[in-house]
Amino acid sequence: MKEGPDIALIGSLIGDPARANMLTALMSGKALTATELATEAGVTIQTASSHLKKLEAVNIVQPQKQGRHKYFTLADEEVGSVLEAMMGLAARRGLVRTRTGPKDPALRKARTCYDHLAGEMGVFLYDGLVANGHLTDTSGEVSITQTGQRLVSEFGINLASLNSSNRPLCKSCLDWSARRSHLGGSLGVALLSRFHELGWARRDKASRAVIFSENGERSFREVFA
Amino acid sequence: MKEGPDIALIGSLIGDPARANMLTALMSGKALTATELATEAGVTIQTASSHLKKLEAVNIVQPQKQGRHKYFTLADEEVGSVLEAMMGLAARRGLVRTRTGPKDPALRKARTCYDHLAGEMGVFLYDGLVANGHLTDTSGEVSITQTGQRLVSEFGINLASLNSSNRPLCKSCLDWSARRSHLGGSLGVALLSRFHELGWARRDKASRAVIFSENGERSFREVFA
DNA sequence: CTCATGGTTCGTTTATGATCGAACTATGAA
DNA sequence: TTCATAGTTCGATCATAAACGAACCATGAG
Repeated sequence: MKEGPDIALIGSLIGDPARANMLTALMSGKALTATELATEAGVTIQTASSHLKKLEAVNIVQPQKQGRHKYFTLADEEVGSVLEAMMGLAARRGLVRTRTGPKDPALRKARTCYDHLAGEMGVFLYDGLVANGHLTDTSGEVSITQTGQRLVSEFGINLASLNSSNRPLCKSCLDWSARRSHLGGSLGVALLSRFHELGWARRDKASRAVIFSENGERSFREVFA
Repeated sequence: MKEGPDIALIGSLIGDPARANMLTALMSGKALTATELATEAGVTIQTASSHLKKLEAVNIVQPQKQGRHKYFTLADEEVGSVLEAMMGLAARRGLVRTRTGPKDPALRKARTCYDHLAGEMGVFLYDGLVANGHLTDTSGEVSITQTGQRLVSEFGINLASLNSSNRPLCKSCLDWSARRSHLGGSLGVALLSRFHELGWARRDKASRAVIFSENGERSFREVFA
């Protein structure tokens, strides 16, 4: 009837609680099997199967058979961005599913939020950058200052290549465990991967937890205090 | 049950066809009355009222009473971004509501896509920039080259201020009338408003059409050919 | 081969929510 | 005041789709 892409279809696909749970679980970036997703969503495996079929049909998730398992991931980066944007919108309006954050202390301390650092350490990083005048946050619009650019470059990140990317450089992302902001955007991603490079942190294989070594955490707190 | 913002709620809100139609109509940036939105969505005014109430409750639309009319706009920039992202996702998957683009020739030629230029002229602009090596588009990741930066600066746009914004600088946005890419992102916005400043184009009050003057179109085609 | 486990398909039940008619309130015009 | 238009509320109807039990196919282990 009207012009335009069928926004309603993807909306309704994401709009079902079971599917939303599955997609949220897949935001970790890990590949999950159909049964894992079923328990994540709290439905039987039959229902999960039908949901996944629908998501697959419009290319929101990407299946991959491996033996008798079928692993699912988000189809591409764009799907992740849309989900991230929707989560931001929901969080900023206080629409959280439950008031309790992650129970696992490790998750509460440091975890990945899609692809950047969240949890207490993520909030620490963000607050430190703002407090020292490396970032400015004026009503949600986050930008990097001169001194911030210097700091980041010295830390071994090539800002120029980030700038040209498709993604915003800086983005405040509301943390739904801490209810505080942390740093997303391409800079957030770059920082996290730099932490991995430096051996400061590694990603837990079984969850979204990010585990800092003792030395890593000390250095982290020194640089960004 | 699970951690995280209630992505399902906004999903289902956007997921209803009637509401999706209304929101799409509001993407023009204009304030529309309840009855206008009802006819846009193809439902009676009662149903529209109940839909708008729901959208209002979670702060997706912003009402404003004026006499006996009630005008609605999108609540903020963030809502627009989410919708834009979802439209991109849908369009890239070929999920268009109808195969026919806008019937109005003016709309087909040039119109606003939220806040940047779309339609044939938008596609012309994008293609020109890419063909002359001012933009590079590698699998959806769009970035501006050295010569592109020079061109844009000479055209009177302050790139530095755009770079620090929350939004990606360059973004390819699929045009659902032409099924071709045009330029979104903060650069796309800046270009369109520069066209207005220069008197090349004006926005039609009654629709999303962008109307170029004769001289404006000639200059436009010279610069970006 | 048999058995166990992972996933799919089918059919039925059930609940949610979109829709609209009818009756209502509110603003403005004559 | 009366009339008209804009919007809301309520209630009843109806359709869609989520959920699951049961039976099915596919892969791997012994």
